[in-house]
Amino acid sequence: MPPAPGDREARREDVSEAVWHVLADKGFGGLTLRAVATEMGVSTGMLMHYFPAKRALIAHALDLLEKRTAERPRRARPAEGLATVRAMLLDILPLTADDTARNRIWVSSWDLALADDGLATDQADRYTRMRSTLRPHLEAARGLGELPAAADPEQLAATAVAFTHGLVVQTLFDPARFPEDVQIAMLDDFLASLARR
Amino acid sequence: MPPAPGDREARREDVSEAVWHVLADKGFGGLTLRAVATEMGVSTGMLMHYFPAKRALIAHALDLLEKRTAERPRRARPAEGLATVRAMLLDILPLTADDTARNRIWVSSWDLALADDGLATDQADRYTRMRSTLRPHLEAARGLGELPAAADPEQLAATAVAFTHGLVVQTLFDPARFPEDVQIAMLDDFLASLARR
DNA sequence: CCTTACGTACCGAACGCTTGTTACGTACCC
DNA sequence: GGGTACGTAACAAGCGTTCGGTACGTAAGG
Repeated sequence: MPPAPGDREARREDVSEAVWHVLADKGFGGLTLRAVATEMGVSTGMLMHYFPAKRALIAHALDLLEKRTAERPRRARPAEGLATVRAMLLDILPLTADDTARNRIWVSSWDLALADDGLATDQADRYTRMRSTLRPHLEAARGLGELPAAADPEQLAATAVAFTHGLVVQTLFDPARFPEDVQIAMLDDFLASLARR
Repeated sequence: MPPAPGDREARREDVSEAVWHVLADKGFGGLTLRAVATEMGVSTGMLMHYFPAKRALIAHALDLLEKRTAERPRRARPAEGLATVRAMLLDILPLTADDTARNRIWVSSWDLALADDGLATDQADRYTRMRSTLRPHLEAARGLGELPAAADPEQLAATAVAFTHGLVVQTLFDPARFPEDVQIAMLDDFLASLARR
């Protein structure tokens, strides 16, 4: 059943899936070719057939992480302004098992990223993009009078991202302390505190 | 310059220092016995003389991290209430090179911690302690009328820690975007948003 | 239609290297 | 001389990577 050309990309997807599982429970520190091979019941040689080196596999894993983050299901964007900001931040929080795995892998990647200049600037760019995506909606909120006129949207975006990711990290380490309703309550109170002035 | 007994603890301190340097620029993923030995110009055998195994060295590194965090220079605590909260959070932010190194190592340790149940609960406890340390001062602030009477100090502590650590991470990846004054301005605005209701 | 040739997919084993660890030797001081 | 403090060198295990071989499917040629 082997050489069915065209399955090549599908096979790479299978490898991606195995890499995802390994990352989700061992982190990048535990990502090894043999671990991935064992996970999918194949040989390490097969992995090299689809990825020329581990470097390529790591790069692919990071692409996959970004892709899955971009393509994750998101809730509908309600009315413009703070309501949309709320929806965007809710889409980041680890409320489901998938969200938790994804966030866990992101946090795990920071060890790698901080040690590698290229990966570090990638991560920095990612944050810049995240803030840029948030900013227009904060501007809209300001226009709607939901935020004080003096508010600085760029800085508020950075603050919102900071709050959200800080909550992500605390939740990953202590899920029992931060169940869904607590996370949502914290986010709502945070947004309310930005609003009322 | 050999067996001067009593130097034993001092020697372990020297090793600690080398471990610190390696961690600060390679992270836990790059922490290796040979890297530490090379860093201090000795043999790996010497390391094993003071630490029976790498496990012990990692444990010591984590202790060191906690100790240096606990014993870091802190600014004076001003008047009770929000001013003290501000001082405590400023003591966390990566404003100096030392603060940056310490935070970098903390973030790096999360990859390890998320993959190891024991380390994960340690980290969870650390967060619990951090919130507990902050809470009384938030209560005091509420008593002083600096916070709304309806404020929940425990939740506010979690929110403050989240904001601060989220800012830490963004700053580590993009120091140029978050120089000292920007970090401080963000913290002050964040605290102001908690206050005014 | 059968045969030959060839490229793809994969396994199993080995390679060389780095890792943590151990054993042994030596220099030193009390 | 005996215990302490190392350096040196080797160890086994695990790593990423390479290589030869096999099985299979497709395409070409008579």
